[in-house]
Amino acid sequence: MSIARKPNPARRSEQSRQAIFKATRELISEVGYANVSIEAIAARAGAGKQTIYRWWRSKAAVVFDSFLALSEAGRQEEMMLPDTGDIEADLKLVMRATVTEFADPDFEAPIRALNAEIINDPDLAAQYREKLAGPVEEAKKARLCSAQRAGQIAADADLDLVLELLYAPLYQRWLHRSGPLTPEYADALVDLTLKAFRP
Amino acid sequence: MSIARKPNPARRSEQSRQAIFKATRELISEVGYANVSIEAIAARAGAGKQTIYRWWRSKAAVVFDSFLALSEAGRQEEMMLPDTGDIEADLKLVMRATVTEFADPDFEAPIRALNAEIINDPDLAAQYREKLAGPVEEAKKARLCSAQRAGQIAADADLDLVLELLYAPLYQRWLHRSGPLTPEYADALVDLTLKAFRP
Amino acid sequence: MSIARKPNPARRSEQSRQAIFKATRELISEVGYANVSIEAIAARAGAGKQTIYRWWRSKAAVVFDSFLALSEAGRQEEMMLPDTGDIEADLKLVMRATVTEFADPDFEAPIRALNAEIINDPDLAAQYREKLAGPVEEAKKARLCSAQRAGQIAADADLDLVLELLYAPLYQRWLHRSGPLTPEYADALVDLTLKAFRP
Amino acid sequence: MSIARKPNPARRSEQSRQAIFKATRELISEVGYANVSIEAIAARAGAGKQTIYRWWRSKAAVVFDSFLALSEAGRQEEMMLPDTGDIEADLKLVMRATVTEFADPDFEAPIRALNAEIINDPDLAAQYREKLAGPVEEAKKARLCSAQRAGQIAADADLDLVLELLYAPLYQRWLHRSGPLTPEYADALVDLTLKAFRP
DNA sequence: ATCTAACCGAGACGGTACGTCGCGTCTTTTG
DNA sequence: CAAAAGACGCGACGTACCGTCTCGGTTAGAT
Repeated sequence: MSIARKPNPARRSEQSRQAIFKATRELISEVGYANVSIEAIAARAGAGKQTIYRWWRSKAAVVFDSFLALSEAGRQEEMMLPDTGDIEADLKLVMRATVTEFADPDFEAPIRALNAEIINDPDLAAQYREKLAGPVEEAKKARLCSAQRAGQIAADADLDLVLELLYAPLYQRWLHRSGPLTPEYADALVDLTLKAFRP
Repeated sequence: MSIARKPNPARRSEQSRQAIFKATRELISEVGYANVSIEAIAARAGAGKQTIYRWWRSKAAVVFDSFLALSEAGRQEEMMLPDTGDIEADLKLVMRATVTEFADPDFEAPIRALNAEIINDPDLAAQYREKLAGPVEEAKKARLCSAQRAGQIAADADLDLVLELLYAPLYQRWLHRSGPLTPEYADALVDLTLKAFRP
Repeated sequence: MSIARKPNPARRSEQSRQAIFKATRELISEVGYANVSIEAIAARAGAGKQTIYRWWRSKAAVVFDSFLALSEAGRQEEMMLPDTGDIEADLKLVMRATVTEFADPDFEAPIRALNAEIINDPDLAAQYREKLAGPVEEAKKARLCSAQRAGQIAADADLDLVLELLYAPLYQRWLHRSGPLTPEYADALVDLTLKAFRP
Repeated sequence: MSIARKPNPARRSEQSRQAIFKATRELISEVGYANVSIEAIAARAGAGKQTIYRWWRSKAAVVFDSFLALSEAGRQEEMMLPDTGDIEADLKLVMRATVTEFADPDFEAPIRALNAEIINDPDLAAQYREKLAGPVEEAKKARLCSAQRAGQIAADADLDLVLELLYAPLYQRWLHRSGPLTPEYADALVDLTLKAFRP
């Protein structure tokens, strides 16, 4: 019998939205995801708490959108990976870049927090795959497809599986801190994966 | 100025400890990790909150030890994996078992929660690797070593890397819910990994 | 660095306020002042603890206001003492009434508690004098002033001092339980005081 | 059916007792009566908590005994008040001394605390009258008795009442902070009381 | 041009849990 | 066996946030 009050997005204040995103990002980098409260976000953004509760389900959702807004702002037309014709070299380049990125302490905290939330929140996981991981994976698969056509990867290879073999060990090692992330490690993963999917 | 009061473990009440473990496990399966409070654990265990704070750093630590106590209680002498001489068959058996295990909703919640905490808590991660993951990994590496001696795996293969290639994709797919966990998927990972590490 | 958050009295919930007063009075008479906790008051009143901490400095302050609310509710237009023209008779009447009042066990506990708090809390003492004792003392002084004009008390007598001589021995004897409080004792105090201040 | 375990006072450690007294007095002057805990006393005295609970009923009892020990230590053979033959002068001297004493901030806190406890604790009140107030009152009454014999005070005067008239206003004014304590005030009380009890 | 419905900031509210303090009891170890 | 040491169950503390709920004040779109 509940009268589902549904706010009208047309009337939404873009100014508040941006202020909330900004406050959220600042607070996360200042005190860490776990110590960020909705109260603090609202106070910092000069927004009422209700304005947050009206538009987001949870703190995780606010945080997610805050980062999404950032990444969308900086998004180039299309995500494109290098294609020199040499899949091994191209992949190693990309994987080494990922390794470097993961070493940046500024990215560390929010990405870890995001991953932790995703594990327990299916909705958030779906959004993550659709909005953040999806586009990047598409670009990677495009490059792999090109390699497939060039006969460098088995024609019947499942490209999702290729990506998992390449990246899952890397992510796991980073998330669990179970070993060092070196360029050599990246190279080894590329070599092994290509060997596994050799035609 | 703080005087670091350090409790004397010799005087610790084993009865309270066990009651806390039991209460923790029950509460987690009843209301889920996120909804378990230290207050509730203490109440259910008939213990004072201070008794928990005296011996554990955080809720995550209590939960971890609760499961650790369980696993140690049920631990067989030595962890041993089947060794029929056929590494492919043996690995597929084990991986399919893992897939089945992950489908059990009773294990799902606590394992997800544990993984989420591990991501953000280096201490907990270290303990996890040492106390829980470690013994299992040793057993798996023992089996892989046997296969290595039998010439089924390259002699120079890094066995940690073999395990990562085998399991990381599986774990990631499960944690991110990014795809179905089927026996065929398990088989495919074994096949690919063995191919990648073929002598 | 603390940001002194100051609540806005205009938005205060009168309903909560009254419920807290009621709960406080009930609890005091049920378990005694010392055994009343703010936690219990909040629970009984169906209020959050913060609602109490937001508006009162201490348990003593809540209790004080609770009684103040009572006394204000029951306050007759103006406090008036009998004036038959015979100051001695009038004072004896009033003092004997006080003696009787002090014998009532229902009033005993809270009044003792209030006096104990007042001793250690200057703010509370000031409030007590202003809100509770003040009006009563004014009425008494008015009657004494009338006696002064009638030449029954020295014209230069300090009326505050008269009241102290009359009441302080009575209060002290009651608070310290250092002797019986009888009508004769009341009469004696009146006689002595009048003699001391005879013109 | 409780087996009332009664400790044997003969075996009591005098060293602990003194250490507890010393710690109690120090803590009271450092943090104030209300903020002194039995835990803190035990810790400071290097005593076990049980040692305190074995020998005292309450914090108030420990504090009381601590001060009692002090006053007994410094007690001169017999308490004697000056007797110049002029009761008015002698009383004014003593009352002015009391006024001065009450102005000393070092004595203020503990005496206020003691009075607050006495109001709510009949046992403590009895002990106070017997051990602390008693001897002093006896001395004062001895002086008044001498004045009575000299015809300066009515022969049928109740000396307890004389003392109440003299001191109760002073104590009340101090405890309630309801007015200034000046030498003139002391003198006025003496004058009024002597007038009230003039033969 | 003026309603009027909605969002907005602000923040009080009933709650839950936090992590700490101290109580009074109990147990273990030391002299 | 008293005493020191201190762990224990317990209750309350005062604080931080939760998510809900008014309040006025502003700001649109519909009248």
